[in-house]
Amino acid sequence: MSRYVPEDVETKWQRIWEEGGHFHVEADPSRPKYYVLEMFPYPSGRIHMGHVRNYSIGDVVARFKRMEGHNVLHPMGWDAFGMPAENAAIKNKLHPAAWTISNIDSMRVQLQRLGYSYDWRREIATCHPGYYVHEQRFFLKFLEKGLVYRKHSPQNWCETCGTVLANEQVIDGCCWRCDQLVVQKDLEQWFLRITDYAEELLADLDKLVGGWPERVLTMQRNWIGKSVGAEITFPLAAPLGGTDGADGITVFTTRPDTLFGATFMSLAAEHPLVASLIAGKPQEAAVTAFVDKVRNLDRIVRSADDLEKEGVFTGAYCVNPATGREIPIYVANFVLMGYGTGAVMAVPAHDQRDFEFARKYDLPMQVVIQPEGATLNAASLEAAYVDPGVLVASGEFSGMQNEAAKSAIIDWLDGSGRGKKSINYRLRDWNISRQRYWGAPIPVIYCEKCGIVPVPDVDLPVELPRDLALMPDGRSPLPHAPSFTDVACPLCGGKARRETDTLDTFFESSWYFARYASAREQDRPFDPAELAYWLPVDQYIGGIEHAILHLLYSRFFVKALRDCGLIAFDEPFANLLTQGMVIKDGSKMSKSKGNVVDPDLMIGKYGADTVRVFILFAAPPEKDLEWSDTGIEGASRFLSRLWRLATEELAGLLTPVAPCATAESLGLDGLPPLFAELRRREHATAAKAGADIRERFQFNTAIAAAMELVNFLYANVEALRAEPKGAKAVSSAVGTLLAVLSPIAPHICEELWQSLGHKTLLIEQPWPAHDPSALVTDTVDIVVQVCGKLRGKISVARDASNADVERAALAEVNVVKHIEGKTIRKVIVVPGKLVNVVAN
RNA sequence: GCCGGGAUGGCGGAAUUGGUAGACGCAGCGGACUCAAAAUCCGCCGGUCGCAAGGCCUUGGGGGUUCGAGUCCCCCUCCCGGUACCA
Repeated sequence: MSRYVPEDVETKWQRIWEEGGHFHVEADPSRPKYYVLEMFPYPSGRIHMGHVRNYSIGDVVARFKRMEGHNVLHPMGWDAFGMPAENAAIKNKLHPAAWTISNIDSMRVQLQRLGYSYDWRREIATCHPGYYVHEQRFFLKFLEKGLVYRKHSPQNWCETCGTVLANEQVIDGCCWRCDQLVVQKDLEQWFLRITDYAEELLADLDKLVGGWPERVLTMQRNWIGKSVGAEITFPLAAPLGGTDGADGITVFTTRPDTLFGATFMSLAAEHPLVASLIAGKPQEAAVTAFVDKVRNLDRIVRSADDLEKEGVFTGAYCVNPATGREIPIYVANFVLMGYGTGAVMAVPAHDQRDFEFARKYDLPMQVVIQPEGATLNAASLEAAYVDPGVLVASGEFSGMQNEAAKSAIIDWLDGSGRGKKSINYRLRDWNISRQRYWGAPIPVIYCEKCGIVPVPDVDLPVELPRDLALMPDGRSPLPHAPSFTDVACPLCGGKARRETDTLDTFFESSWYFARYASAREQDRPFDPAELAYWLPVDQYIGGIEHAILHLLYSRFFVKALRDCGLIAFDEPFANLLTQGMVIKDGSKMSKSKGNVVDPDLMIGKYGADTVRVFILFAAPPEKDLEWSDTGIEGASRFLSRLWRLATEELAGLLTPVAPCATAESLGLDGLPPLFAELRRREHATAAKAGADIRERFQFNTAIAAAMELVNFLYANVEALRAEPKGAKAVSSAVGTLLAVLSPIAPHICEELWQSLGHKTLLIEQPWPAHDPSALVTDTVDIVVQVCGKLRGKISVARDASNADVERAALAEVNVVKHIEGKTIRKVIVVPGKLVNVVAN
C-alpha cells in the first residue's frame, strides 16, 4: 500500500461525501434530532486557529451524534455585515459587498478543506437581502408592539468607528471592537426594550443551569443586575417646593430601612433638576463649574480605579420624608445618571461611600441601626456599619429588625404616596442604531407631516444601495445619497426622508440559529414545522467573549419573537460549550505579536486530519490551548503510525469485519490469551472514547485511548501475525479504532476503512457498541497498602471472596515485611481494587 | 474590593464516585537500523538514597477529617478571567 499522503486522501473523501450529499439533512419526526451549532464567523478573509478549534469541536460532536443515530443539523453561515468590510473597502478601493463575498468564497474553501460535515445547502450570509428582509419585518413588528422606540439621550460614541455603541459594547470605557476611548454624545437613536424582559432573562437562567457554564450564567446575572428596594420621594424644601413643577427628588434605594438616617442628598451631575436648584443662588457658579468638570472628565476618570469622591453643595434643601428634617442637596461625582434615578439618599452611618463623603465635607451622621450587643456612636464611627441590626432613632420602627423594617417602611411610605416598592435593573435598553453603511437599513421613513412612517411591507426589503462610493473618512454615504434618502411618504405622498442608520450587527446574529431550520424560506423567516422539529439548538459552541453580548441578545430575541407569535420556544441554546483561546508563546495569537499560525499552512504541511487531531488533543475544550510546533508533529506521527499499522504491519491480515464483533463470530476459542486481551482493549477503547465524547466533550482523553490501542497493536504485531486464525479479531479491533477516531480524523479513517475491504462508508457506520462483558477479566490486580502506603500488588480471581483477597494480601512478600512484629488492627478490602492493612 | 475558575514532572495534560498520582503526547537520554543522516522501531524518563530488593519525599503553603486525600473541610499565598463608585 502507498505512503500516507494526507492531501490525496482528504480531497478524495471530501469529494465523495460532497457528491453523495452525505451531510444533507431533512427534518424527520420519526428520528431523534440533534442540532449542533458553532458561532458563525465574521468573513474577515482568512480563518484562524480559533475558528479551527471551534469548528473542529463542533464537527466531532456532529459526526459522533450521527453515529449514535441522531438526525443531525450542522449548518454554517456568515456574520457578513460589519465595519471591517468598510475599512477594507476604503483601503483597497473595493466595494464592501465585493470584499465580503470574496472573503466568504475563500473562507468556505478553507472550511471545506478541513472536512467539516456541514449541510452547505443551508448556508446563509446576513448581508443578503433575502436574510435581512426578515429582520426588517421583525423591526417593524417590534415597532408596532412598542418594543422598539426612539430616544434622545447621551450615547456611547466611538470616534474611530464613527458610530454609537450599546452599553454592552463598551468594555472598560473603550470600544469593544477597536479599543478607542468611548465618549458621550447627545443623539436620537433607536432602542429595543430589552429591559422589558429583564426579569424573564434573569429567571430563565435557572433553566440553563447544568447546560451552560456556571460562569456565563453568573456574568449574565451580574449584567442584568437586579436590585430590590424602594423608590422614595424627598420633597423639595421651601421656597423651591412646588414652584417649578418639580415636587421633589426621587431616589432608588435598596436600604429603605435606613431612611431615618438619610442626612443629605447626592445628585448626579447630569441630573435634570440641578439647573433649577441652583438658579440664582450664590452656589450657582461653583456648581456649574463642578458639573462641567465631572461631565468632561466623564468616562476617562470615572473608569479610573479609585477616583476621589468629590461633591459640591447646591445651596438647596429637600425634606427627609421620614424625619421631616431638611437635608442639604449635593452634586456628587460618584452618582451615575445611568443607574436608578440619578439621585441617592445619603446614609453616611450605613453606607461606606456616603460615610467617606460625609467625613470629607463634615456632614451630619445619624446611626439608625445598632448591631446586636453593641452601641454605635456617630461621632466615633470609623466606617459605615452595613450589617444587620435593630433600628434606632427611627420613630415607630425603632426596635425592629432591619430586614423586617425594609418592607414596613415601604408600606408606610406607600400609604401616603411618598414611596413605593421598586425593582431596579442595571441592564439598559439596547441601542440598535448604527451610523454605518454596511449594515441592514432600518425600514422607516420620516415624513414632515406624518412623522415616523414604517416602510410598507410590499416595499421590503429596503435594500442597501450597492452603487454608493464610500466616504474616505469612513462615514456612511447613506445620508448623502439622495437616491436613497429622498422618498415619498407612504401615507401622504409628500416629501419624506428615509432613515439612514443601519442595524447593529448583533441584530443579525440574534436569530440566525433559527433561520438555518428553513434557510431558503422566502416569504417568511421560518417554516414553523421545521422550527418545531429542530429548535432549540441542542449544543452551541463558541468563545467565552460572547458570554454577555451575543448570548444575551439572542436570548432576548427569542423571547421577543415568541411574543410576536413567530416562534414557540423560550431559550435558543439548551447547552453551551465555551472553548478556550488558542495561544502561542503564552499569549493570544495576533499580527502585532507576530505569533500567528496560519491554518492553511498547517493543513498544507500535515493535512486536515493532523490539524484536527492536534487541536483536539492538546487541551480539553474549555481551557486555553498552547500551540506547539512539536506537538503537531506528534499528531502527525500518530496518524502515520495508524496508517502504517493498517497498510503494512497488519497487511494481509485485515478483512471487513464489523467493529466490536461478537466473541463467537471471532472464534477466539483456542487462540492465545493475547487475542482475548486485544478484544478486551478494543471494547474498552470504544467504551472510554464514547463516554469521553458523549458526556464530557473530553476529546483529548478519547484520542489518548485510541493511541493506547495503537500502541498495543504495535507492541504485539509479531504475535498477532503469527496466528492466522486471529485475523478476524485483529480486523475487528482495527475497525473499532477507525470508527472511534472517525469523528476526529474522518478522512484517514474512511480511507483505511475502505482498505479493509468494506463496501459501506465509515461515516454511515454506527458508533461501535462495546460489549460490557468483554471488559471483564478473569483475574484482577489488587494493590495492597499497609497503613495507607502502597506495599505490594497481588493478582486474584475476579470473583474471589473478600476473605480470600485478604489472605492473599497478607501473604504478599513485601506486605509481610511491613507488618512483621505489628498487630493487625483492621483490614479494609475494596473489591476489585485495593486492600489496606492497618497495623501497629 | 466583589464574583467565578485555577495551581499536578522540563512542557501540554490524565487521574470520571475519596482507593496504584503522573495515562496519552511533547521534549530529553540510551540503543537498534544506516557508510552517515533523516525517518522508523525498542527501552528509560518526578526528586532522592541504594549494587539490588526496596526505602524516603512529592499534586502552591499550613492545618484538619479518614484505614486511605490531587479529590472533602478550614486558613493562607499566588495566577487567570469577569466586574467595579450599582445607591
